[in-house]
Amino acid sequence: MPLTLKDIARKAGVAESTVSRALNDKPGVSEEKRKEIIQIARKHNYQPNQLAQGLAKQETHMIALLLSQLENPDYTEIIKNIERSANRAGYQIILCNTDGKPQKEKNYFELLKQNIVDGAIIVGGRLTEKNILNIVLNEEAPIVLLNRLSEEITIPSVLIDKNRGGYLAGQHLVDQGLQEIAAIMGPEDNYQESEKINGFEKALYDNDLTANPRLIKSGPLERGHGYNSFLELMEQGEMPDGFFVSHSLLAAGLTEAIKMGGYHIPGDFPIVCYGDNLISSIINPSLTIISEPLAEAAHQASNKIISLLKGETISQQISVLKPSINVRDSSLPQFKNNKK
Amino acid sequence: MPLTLKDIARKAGVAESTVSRALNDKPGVSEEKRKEIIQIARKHNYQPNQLAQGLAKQETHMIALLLSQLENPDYTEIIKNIERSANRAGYQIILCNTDGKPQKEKNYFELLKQNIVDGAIIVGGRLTEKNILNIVLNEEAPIVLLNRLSEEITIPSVLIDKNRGGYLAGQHLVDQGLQEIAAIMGPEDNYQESEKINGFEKALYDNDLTANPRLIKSGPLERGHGYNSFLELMEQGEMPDGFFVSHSLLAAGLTEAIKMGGYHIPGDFPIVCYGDNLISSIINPSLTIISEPLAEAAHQASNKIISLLKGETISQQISVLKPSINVRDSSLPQFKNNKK
DNA sequence: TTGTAAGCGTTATCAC
DNA sequence: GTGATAACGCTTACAA
Repeated sequence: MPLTLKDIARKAGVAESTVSRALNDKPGVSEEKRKEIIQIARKHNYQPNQLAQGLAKQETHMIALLLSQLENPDYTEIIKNIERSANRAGYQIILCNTDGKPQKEKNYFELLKQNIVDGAIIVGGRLTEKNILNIVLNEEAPIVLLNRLSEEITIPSVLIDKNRGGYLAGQHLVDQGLQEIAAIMGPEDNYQESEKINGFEKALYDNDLTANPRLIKSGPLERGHGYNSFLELMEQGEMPDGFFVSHSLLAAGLTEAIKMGGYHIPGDFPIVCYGDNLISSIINPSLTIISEPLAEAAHQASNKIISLLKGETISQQISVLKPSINVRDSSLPQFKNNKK
Repeated sequence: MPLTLKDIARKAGVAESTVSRALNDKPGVSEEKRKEIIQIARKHNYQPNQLAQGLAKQETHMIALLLSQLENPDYTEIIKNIERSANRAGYQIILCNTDGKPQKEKNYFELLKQNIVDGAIIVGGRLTEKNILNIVLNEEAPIVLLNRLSEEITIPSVLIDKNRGGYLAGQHLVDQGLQEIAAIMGPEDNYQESEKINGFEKALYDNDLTANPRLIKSGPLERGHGYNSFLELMEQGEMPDGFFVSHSLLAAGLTEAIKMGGYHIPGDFPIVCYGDNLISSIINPSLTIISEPLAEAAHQASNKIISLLKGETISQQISVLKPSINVRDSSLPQFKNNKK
């Protein structure tokens, strides 16, 4: 049995409330007694029971981190950084992987009602199901959205400007002198995907080019889609002079097809990929990527929720972060095989 | 404000204790009243306050998941599956990423003392620091180890037989008729790595072959080490006829070097890699891998801890799981370029 | 400055 | 079968 506040109080010969005050840096204790009490507590390695604390103060210092999947390397990066800054602020993270299942998501939302967490960060996924969010919003715990759109209500959010990312990619490819750029995209009905392609097309327009719709290949987020798209383009007889790819998995398939066809990257086809660091650095040649400030997004999200929990008003309800371009071999005009 | 047990009791016109009994399926309530109470509770969407429950019952239904890093795709797989089976059993997971920092690890161990979690699963990392583990063991919460060795004491653990994995790889390569197999390994002083290489060598011995120590390249777990090892072997003038690689990152570098050298995989060099699914399926050709039953390991670990929490005695203190081989293009003798 | 006592929302032990 | 009531370990008025 770990010892309790009462034990410390007895050992120190004071009342529990005094110990509580001393240990919580609250006024109303003589410096002398405070030091003594802290001494004793430390000596006996006293740890306050968070449950009791939570019950009394009505806060648990726990944050639910809801996400729809774990596999995505991007998510890993986000999780890591949320944990870090939450931890630094004295908060614990409860991992709530909804596995894309509405039922699980719903169950996890109950945590908010059960007062077991002070708030929640919701990462990605589809549009917020209004029932759920409305319920939560009207009731209790604060929520922050990361990379997830809320239609109905204004919820504090951190977003990444996918449109801007598409634009950067387009501009970079145009800068290489390309004119007929193909785009290998994820699912057509995905909002984020359409943002990317919009930005991409905007870049072309701004350079007096037009995007050829037949060079845009939407499809599932699988390697095979990247591979097949290249074949399709060949069959169409409309060879592009470069590629914008919306995900590194697609790029894996695409580069494979290109190489299989005897072509060279970036010699024949420069590529810019919207993607994560891990996969895109394994692909050969290493991909020029549109890189998202995931760590920053994660930190901002935690900061937002923590501010809310502290009752502070947050300056920006919605922050939009800008991706950047990380130029590597797949789009270097002067590419040489001199990698180490 | 969410309503409490007291509210329900008032609405039902009974005592709090009766409501508690009714809602917890405890004896001592007439069927009639129970139904009525459950009705009311459901109608008002009553959620018991887990904090109060935890305080009263001295259990929180929370499990700490301690790991030293998050980046590893293997870990993601483990986390996902631990969350799943814990969730199914009604437990929440607190994510404790120690970031490899002893201080953070220590802090997280305090959770156990603060009664905020019922138990912990510790995944991977170095040898258990005895101070910490001893403290915890002697005191309170149950702990289960996953892929982590405990030297001092017998702690319930789930391990994966790396030695066996090495053996499988060796045997498979020998079956392809190879005789001079090189091994590209991670850090030499790593226990898991030496297990792998031991198994690998054992397979050679069992087939009347001997491992050539000059064909074993230990080094950091980086792509560059894979790349350089191939160059070194060429310089040494000792060309192997195949490769055993201990990590997919190393394989990424190795395959790049091989292809750069104008050789063919598996035509010139069959490869078997000890590794995760993600990276090894992106590498071209897709790698034959020694695949670990991570999901199974995760489930066993959660089951172990949950059994312990329920006070059950667990049948096997230590379970050792066996990896399997997943043959793909990189070691197929009849490899053809007919991938879709 | 310090101590007393009333919560926080449950569960569990008693009587009735 | 049911209802008071005392825990659980802490915080926080309110007294002293």
